[in-house]
Amino acid sequence: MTVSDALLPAALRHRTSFVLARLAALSRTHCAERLATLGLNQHQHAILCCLDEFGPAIQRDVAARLDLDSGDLVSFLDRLQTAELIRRDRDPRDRRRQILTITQAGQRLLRQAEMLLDEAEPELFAGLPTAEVEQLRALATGVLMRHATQAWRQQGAPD
Amino acid sequence: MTVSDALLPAALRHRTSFVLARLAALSRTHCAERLATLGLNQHQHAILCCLDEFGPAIQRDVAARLDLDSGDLVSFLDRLQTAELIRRDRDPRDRRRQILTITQAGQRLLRQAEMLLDEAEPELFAGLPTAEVEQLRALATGVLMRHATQAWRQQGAPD
DNA sequence: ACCAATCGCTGGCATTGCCAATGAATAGGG
DNA sequence: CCCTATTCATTGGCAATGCCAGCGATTGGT
Repeated sequence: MTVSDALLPAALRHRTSFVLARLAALSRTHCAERLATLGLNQHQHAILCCLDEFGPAIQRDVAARLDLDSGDLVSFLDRLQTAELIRRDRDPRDRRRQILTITQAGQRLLRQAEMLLDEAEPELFAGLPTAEVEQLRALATGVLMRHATQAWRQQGAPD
Repeated sequence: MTVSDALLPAALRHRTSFVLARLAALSRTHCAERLATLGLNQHQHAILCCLDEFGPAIQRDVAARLDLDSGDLVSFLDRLQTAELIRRDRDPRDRRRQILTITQAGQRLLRQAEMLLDEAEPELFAGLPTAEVEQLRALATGVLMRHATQAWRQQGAPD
């Protein structure tokens, strides 16, 4: 029986949902404050990742990919655009749509962000063997996948 | 390359902090809505767990255990007290302190909550083998432990 | 008796997630 | 071609959450 065992009730320590919530909160604040030094929040980082990896896309698709509320997306994009990290161009073939493109400045900042996170995660999981961190990630990803495919079947692919 | 692989950028799929945040959000909403049917939020559930497992305690200690803001704790307790799930009695030996005690109604509701969560988690991790869920929990708990002991060394044990 | 610290409590602020409504633009049916 | 329905981006509001500053009552130390 260690010190930490005594801190949390066993009823909570043995509840996966609770433990995950706690860990995520820890991870969230830890990583969010790093990104904040670049003027980004987690969603903005994710948005930049999307545009960098998949190329230009319209807001609807980015929102679908990241499971973001389309309204919230707008305000995130506003800040990204003001900082000239992305461009927003109307699609000439469908003038309702805004085509999002990451700028070179955006790509540079994204690389900085990735470096920051690459440093932050080892701190977060300090002491835990790399193999176990990877295992944790793999298991979590597995659960996410199932839900993602479920949602995908229900409302069709965004692309 | 599965369908889900294509959804999220690899840069995010391979970032443990991101995956954990997504999974926790999923878990959060899933479990929170179950608890809501009993009029509880996650913190109130955790509070009841504490009082049930460790017996009566003062607010300071519950807040320390669950890492809750003492101000937020007050409002959670207010609702628990109104619902007569807990009692708040002034400590006669230190009249600043409020001694929290779970009532029998509180214990009954807690048991209901535990049953709801016992049902909810398998749905959340549907398809993932029990052993892997347990592994996920164990790994997450491990990370939490390290941080808990760190915090514990920094500011002393709450008890 | 005085000063500092503790405890619970109140209120405020920023962030976040979620939902409803709107205007511009397009697509589809007759 | 016109009318209607739908799509897309945008705005605004609401509730929950986390976090922090300050305050009154009470206690402990000197």
